[in-house]
Order: sequence, then structure tokens, then C-alpha cells
Amino acid sequence: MNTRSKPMPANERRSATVEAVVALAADQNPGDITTTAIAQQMGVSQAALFRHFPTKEDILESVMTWVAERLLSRVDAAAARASSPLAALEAVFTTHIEFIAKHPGVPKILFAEIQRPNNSLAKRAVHTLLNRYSTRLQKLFTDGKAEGELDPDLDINAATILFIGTIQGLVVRSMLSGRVAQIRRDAPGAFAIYRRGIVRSS
Amino acid sequence: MNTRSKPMPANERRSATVEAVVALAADQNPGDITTTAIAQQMGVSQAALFRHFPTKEDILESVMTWVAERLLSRVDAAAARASSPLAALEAVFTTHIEFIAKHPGVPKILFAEIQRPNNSLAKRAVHTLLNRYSTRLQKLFTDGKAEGELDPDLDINAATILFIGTIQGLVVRSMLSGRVAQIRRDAPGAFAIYRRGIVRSS
DNA sequence: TATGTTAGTGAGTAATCACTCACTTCTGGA
DNA sequence: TCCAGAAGTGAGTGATTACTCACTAACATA
Repeated sequence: MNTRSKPMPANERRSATVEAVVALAADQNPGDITTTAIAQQMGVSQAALFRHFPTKEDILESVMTWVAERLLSRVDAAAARASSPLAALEAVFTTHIEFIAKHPGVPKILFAEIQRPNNSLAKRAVHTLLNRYSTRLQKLFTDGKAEGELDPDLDINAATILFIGTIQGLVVRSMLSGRVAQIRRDAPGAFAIYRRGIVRSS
Repeated sequence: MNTRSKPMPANERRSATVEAVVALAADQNPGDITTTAIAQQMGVSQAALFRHFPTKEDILESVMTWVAERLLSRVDAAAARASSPLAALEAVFTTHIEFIAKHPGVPKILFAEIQRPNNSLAKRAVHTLLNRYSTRLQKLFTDGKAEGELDPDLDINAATILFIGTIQGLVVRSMLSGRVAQIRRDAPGAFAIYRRGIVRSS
């Protein structure tokens, strides 16, 4: 027993580390994830982690980068496939919810990181992600107004806040119920109300 | 210096402890609040805390009880003053936002507590609070339908999730911007969209 | 003024944390 | 086959955590 772990190229080990953190966050308070727990999840000694990351904070920053890349690329692809701005908004929403359902730890990590007051690497990464996300939404709102799909008087800033809030509300709900899959069931109803709030009145 | 702190009745000391935690949470990650920091905030030795609370978790539970009582009583009073279900919903919303603006640490504590997977005392207290809050909302939705103010086909479950999500979105926004007061400015616009999503179409 | 009770404190404790280091094992190319 | 460099490890380190305890100071009341 206690066999030594097989060596692995550094970049693969780093990916595995990030995925271990995301997996652990699903059923643990992200702030309470220790380097020992991460190492255990990977089947590696705790000291091994520090061969690939200088500090724990660098691990968290890598997690944020991973999240930002995956989420934004999926969301962009979904929006590109849509036939209109409003359809794109719904596609972005559905894609985001699907991403969360598949990686329930992600929203928890994001929110845990936001809470921190200091300007850590990871927090700045969340900032950047949210800014990029908001920019995409705002373009869709603007286009939707121009095409007459959305309320011409729509407050774009408020619509952005509420879009993210809708997702947050669903996350809170699913975290309280403990059943991750529930978010898929509740999502359409929540989006329907949101949609009603932003479309052009007929 | 290092004068000894004046003795205080136990119940007052407990209240002071709760308020110290709420104050600290405003500009600190709630999960990182130590008993030393709480004691310092109160001008008392760390050991003194444990004369009034058996464990740190009991402190957090008291904080949750404090939050639940204050928030629900204010929200109930606001709803009672309103002239119609829809007006009551808006009054509840505004009151809740005002409560958060005055105690910015509160939503952070709530969310930090939700993240935890174990069934701690504090987490169950959050559960109870959210349930009681939802019950009040659902009554307003039902009444609003009956009085013809709200969409007769409104999905009450979704409307509840989105009401809380709207507040969450505003909290996220204000936490990212770092300016707590901003939540008061952004709130009316967000609620306007929400309102549009639930009212009866004319 | 004397006394029992409650509140406050300094100086601890064991546990746990992120991180280090000297050393071992593996692997890929010459 | 050999060996240099990369990856992995056990056994630490100091710092920090929640919590304890023997003792002291203050208050209420008789």
C-alpha cells in the first residue's frame, strides 16, 4: 500500500489540481478547502502541490481562470448559435445554468471569493470575469432594443444586475434544498418572469 | 493602559457580541472572523467571549437569530402599512434593501452560512429564516393574483426565487463595486423590471 | 461593611493550517 | 545503459485557531 503516485507532466498536474478544487467545492465550504484535502482528492502528497503552485492563492487563481475560460467560451458559443438577441439571452441563461448544474462547486467558489475584501489575485479574476460577462449581456440588450424585441426603455444596467440575480436566486435555492439537479427544473420558470420584465410590450 | 473592561450583564454582553460580528462582517470575509477579532471589536479579552457562549458556533447561531428577528419584523411592518399586495411587495423589497444598506455584513454572513454543507445550528437558522420569508412572499403573490394586480398565470415558486435573486444580484453588484451605498441607487431599476415580470398585463 | 455571585483576564493548550526541505523515484533522450 | 532533470514524498516548521483554567475585580444585597 501507500504506493508512490506516478509522475505526471506539470501542466497535467496543474489541471488535475484545479479540477480537484472544483470537485471539492461541490460538497464543502470553498473557504474551508485545505491543501491536504486537495492533495488527497488527487491521490498525491500535500507537499506535491507546492511543486506546481508557489502558494495556495495561486491555485485559487488558476481555478478562477479555468472557470472564466470554460464559462465564457460556452456562453459565447450558445449566443452565436441563437437567431436573435432575445433568443441569445435565453441561450446564455440556459448554458450558464447547465454549467452550474454540471459544476455545482463553481458558484460557491465565485461567491466565496467575492466576499473577501482584499485585492487578491483570485478576486481580481472574478472581477474580470464578471466584467466580461456583463459586456456580453449589454451588447445583447442593446441589439435587442434595436431589433424591437426588448422594451425600448429598458434600463440596461438594471437588466444586467437582474440577469445575474436570477441565476443567483436559483443557486441559493438549490443550495438550500441540497439537491443540485433542482436548478434545472426551476430555471425555466424564473427566466420566464425575467423575460416578461424585459421584452417589448405588445 | 490595558484597563479591565467594565462588567456588563450577560444578556447585554451577548447582544454586544452579535453586533460586533455583524459589524466585522461588513469589511471582512465572514468565514475568517476569529474569536480574537470579535473580542477586540468589543474591547474585551478573547476568553471573556466563552463566558457567554459555549462555542463559536453558538455565537453564529445568535447572530442568525438576531438577523431573522430584525429583518422579519421590519418586513412585516412594511407590508402591513401597504395598501395592496403589489405595494406590499415593493415595500418589503425596499425595506430589505434598506436593512442591507444599513448592515452590509448581513447578506455576507447569510451566504457564507449557506455554503456550509453540514447541518450546523446556524445553517438551520438560515433555513428557517428563508422559509418564513418565502411564506410571506407567497401570501402576497396569492393575494395579488386574487385582487387582479398580478398575472393570474404567475408561477409563485419562480416569483419567490426571483424576488430573492433580485436582492442577491444587487448584493453581488454592491460587493464587487465595494461601495455599499450603491445598492440604494440600483435597487429601484432592478425592482421595476421584476415588477414588470409579475404584474397583470393591461 | 462583609459576602456570595457574576463578569473579566493572562497565560496557557492541542489541533490544524500553509509551506519547506533534504531526499527518493521516475522518465526520456543520448 | 546511463544520467540529468523533473516529479513525488515524509517529516518537519512557525503561525494561528478555538477553547480552558486558575485567578482577580466588581457588583448586589444584607
